[in-house]
Amino acid sequence: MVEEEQDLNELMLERRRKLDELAEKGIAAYSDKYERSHTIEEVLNDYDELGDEVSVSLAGRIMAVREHGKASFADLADMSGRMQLYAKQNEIGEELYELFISLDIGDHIGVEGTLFKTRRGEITLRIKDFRLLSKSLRPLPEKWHGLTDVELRYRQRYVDLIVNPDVRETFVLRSKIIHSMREYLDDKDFLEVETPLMHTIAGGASARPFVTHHNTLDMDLYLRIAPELYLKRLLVGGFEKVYEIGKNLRNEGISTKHNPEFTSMELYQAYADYQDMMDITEDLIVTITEETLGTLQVEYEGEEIDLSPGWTRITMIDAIKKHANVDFTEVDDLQTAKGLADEHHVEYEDETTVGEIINEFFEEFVEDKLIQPTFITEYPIEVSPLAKRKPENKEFTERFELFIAGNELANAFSELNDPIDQKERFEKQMEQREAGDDEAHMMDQDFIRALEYGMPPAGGLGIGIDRLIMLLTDSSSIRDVILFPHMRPE
RNA sequence: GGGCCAUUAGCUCAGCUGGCAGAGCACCUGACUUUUAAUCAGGGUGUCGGAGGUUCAACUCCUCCAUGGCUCACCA
Repeated sequence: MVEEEQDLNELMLERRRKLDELAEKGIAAYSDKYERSHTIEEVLNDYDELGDEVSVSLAGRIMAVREHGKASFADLADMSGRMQLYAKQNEIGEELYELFISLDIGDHIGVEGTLFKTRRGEITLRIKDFRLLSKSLRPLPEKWHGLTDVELRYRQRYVDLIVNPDVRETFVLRSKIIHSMREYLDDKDFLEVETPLMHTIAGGASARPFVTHHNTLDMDLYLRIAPELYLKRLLVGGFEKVYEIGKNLRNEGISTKHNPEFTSMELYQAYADYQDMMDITEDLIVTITEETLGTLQVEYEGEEIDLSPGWTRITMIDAIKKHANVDFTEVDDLQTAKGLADEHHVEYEDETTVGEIINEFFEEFVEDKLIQPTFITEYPIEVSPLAKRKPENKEFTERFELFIAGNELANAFSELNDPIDQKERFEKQMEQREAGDDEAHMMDQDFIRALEYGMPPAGGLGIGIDRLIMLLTDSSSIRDVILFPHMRPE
């Protein structure tokens, strides 16, 4: 308690003094619900119909006070907008006027009055009565520069949202994008499902999981790194089109493109393949972009990105040929691959494979050049343990990833439905695990059992929703599209 | 994890070669009945991120630590 008192700076002490004053006068600082007749946006839009006679009531937060003798102005903000209030002492009485003058920036009030236009033409509410709804005890950041300290913005997102309108816009848009995605998938008869967040085996991606503990069962559980294996079990179960939108958790590095928890959309469609997934991916992103932004020309970090349909589709091998001028078409032995890697200063592990070296070349020379939407297809089998092989070339898979602005936005493949092949792939992954790769896949016996019952051929797709939202909101960091990004404790 | 940078009032930021801690906004007092980044007059509110060290003297120089940013590595 004593420590708390010492934490209060003068501005906060002043507000607590006002709180005491209110208590003495018997005025509630935190009062009950307030029935408003309009939002600010409605009042501003409908001013011509409402005129100067109709009484309206609003609720919101005081964002500025301009004291002006016996008549004063204030700005009120609600979720829909911001407008000016006008209070005149001889109209509302000395007592209420005193209270109006003593309002602080950040206080919530409910206010009733009529409308008029000021000399400068600003639609303003002439107060007849108002009530304090919630007293603010902490000063808000400066009205002009706002809050720019990145750390404070993330730690105290509530303040960021109050004072930075474009931050609020970003998250409204985020909600619209996800809504639009659901609508698209529901329209196409995909069934939205929910699968477990706590797994006994962490599968469906190559990533280190978080571990937690169940007390009653006295066992460790992994937080899911991907919903993939559960969604495919549903294909076995007879659901032909399913999707899930939700969080994945990965115990890995944090960067402008990685947050430990992130949101993905995964969908699976029976009797389809990765070509169908490419069509869906393109159509889905085009549709929700048009619906939420009203255009397919998107600016991201100064680059003009054209999302008009007909996105480039190119194999990984061809992309490497094009951007690095290295041809892996005929390369099928490790020695030749290593030689090429050495020649081009591409690093690789001692225990590597041709496929992994090809993947390294892609990441090193191609990825960040893919500014316009590009599907990279035919991934090496070694980096695709859950994807179906290409019939004509067993070393590559029917898989693609979508890149826009150098960012990986989607990953999809024809799902491997051969239980024997899948088991062998898991065993390969297990070997890598034992060799020290703790991101290699774990063996999932139940998943193999499910495949043994028969999973229809299917296309599967995962879209990184945070990254998609980054693109559509021109955000350079994933933290700008996650309301409460992970931070170390203060 | 490595490299670079940052941390000064509630917020946004100055602070030189080591010599009394500064501005704007916010806040307080007063004036002002259509202002709007209101204006005018007065008031500086601080553990200079933390701990050591060098020095007559440290916001300033050195070391370590913390947090954050960028970047490389790792990672989809």
